[in-house]
Amino acid sequence: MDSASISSTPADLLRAAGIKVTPGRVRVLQALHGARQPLCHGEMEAQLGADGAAALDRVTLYRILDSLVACGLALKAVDTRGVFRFSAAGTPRQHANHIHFRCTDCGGVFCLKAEPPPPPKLPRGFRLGEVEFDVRGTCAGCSARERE
Amino acid sequence: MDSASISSTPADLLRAAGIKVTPGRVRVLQALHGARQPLCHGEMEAQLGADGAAALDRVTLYRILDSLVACGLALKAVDTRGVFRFSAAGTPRQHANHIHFRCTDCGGVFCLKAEPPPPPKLPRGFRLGEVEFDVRGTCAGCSARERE
DNA sequence: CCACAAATGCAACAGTGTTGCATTTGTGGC
DNA sequence: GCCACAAATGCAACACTGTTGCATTTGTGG
Ligand SMILES: [Mn+2]
Ligand SMILES: [Mn+2]
Ligand SMILES: [Zn+2]
Ligand SMILES: [Zn+2]
Repeated sequence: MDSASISSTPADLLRAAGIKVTPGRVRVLQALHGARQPLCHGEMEAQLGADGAAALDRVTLYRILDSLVACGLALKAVDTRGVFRFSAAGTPRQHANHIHFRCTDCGGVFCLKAEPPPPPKLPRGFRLGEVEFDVRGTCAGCSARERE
Repeated sequence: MDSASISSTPADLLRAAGIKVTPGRVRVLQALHGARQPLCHGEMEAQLGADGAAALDRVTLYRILDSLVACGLALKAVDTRGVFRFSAAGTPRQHANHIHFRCTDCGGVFCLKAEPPPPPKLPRGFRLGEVEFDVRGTCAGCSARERE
């Protein structure tokens, strides 16, 4: 059986990748696998702070993320605001086939029952990376509260 | 004849866009039109510093770039390092009804011959704000350079 | 030429990411 | 289990990119 199959624990993945298994790395990798969208450093810090365990140093978190990228367990990309976002590598994207609505009030992300629009035809020589259909507005809850 | 034709001077473009014609804006717009690639703030500062005229304040440059983007005379995108890069746009409004491709290598923005997809249907109570269709990848030039 | 909104310059600040270095910890070999 | 040592961590300081507040200057319509 593949040493990095879908049933591997974070610790297994780290061992298979040849880097030390530390509590911080395990927590970060868990968070990445549980995330439904790529997370930036700040979001990850908040999420790790909320899980009860001791907080991770800011710099250590940066270094952990870099180490995960270096060994291929995570992917790093820049968002439209210029902030780096990280996602677990090798995970099937369960949110790949529908689009999302982001509430600009509460920050919530909602899955919509609509497929992403097909990528457009590109000029010769261009290579397609990601296509992102970003729908923003206010969710039902926040809209209701606003009307009060 | 269109008031913002290809032979318009930077000053003409600024006037047509409805914002004040200032020496700084003229210089920045000239630099953008003369550039062969999208420029970041730092590169633009260096270039403006080298042209003999008085240096432009750092913050003023940021504000000039933002004002050019706001009135449609420039386009803004993020490069792979998370830095904003600016390029000259054609005439204002010209970019409303087609979508854009952003090169994640050089930060270039390219117009595609495709309409933006329609906004999706939202669940009850949700209110639509903006919809953004973001197509990213590597442009022909950067793809070619990468293969070397 | 004037009035006034808009733009500028400067100082201080904020967000995001990095570097240096002393200390702690995970791991392979015994 | 224990040790040695490289790797990882925590902390302070720093760097880069971009923003905000506010007093002063300037472009523009009348
Ligand atoms: Mn989803
Ligand atoms: Mn366009
Ligand atoms: Zn909401
Ligand atoms: Zn490119």
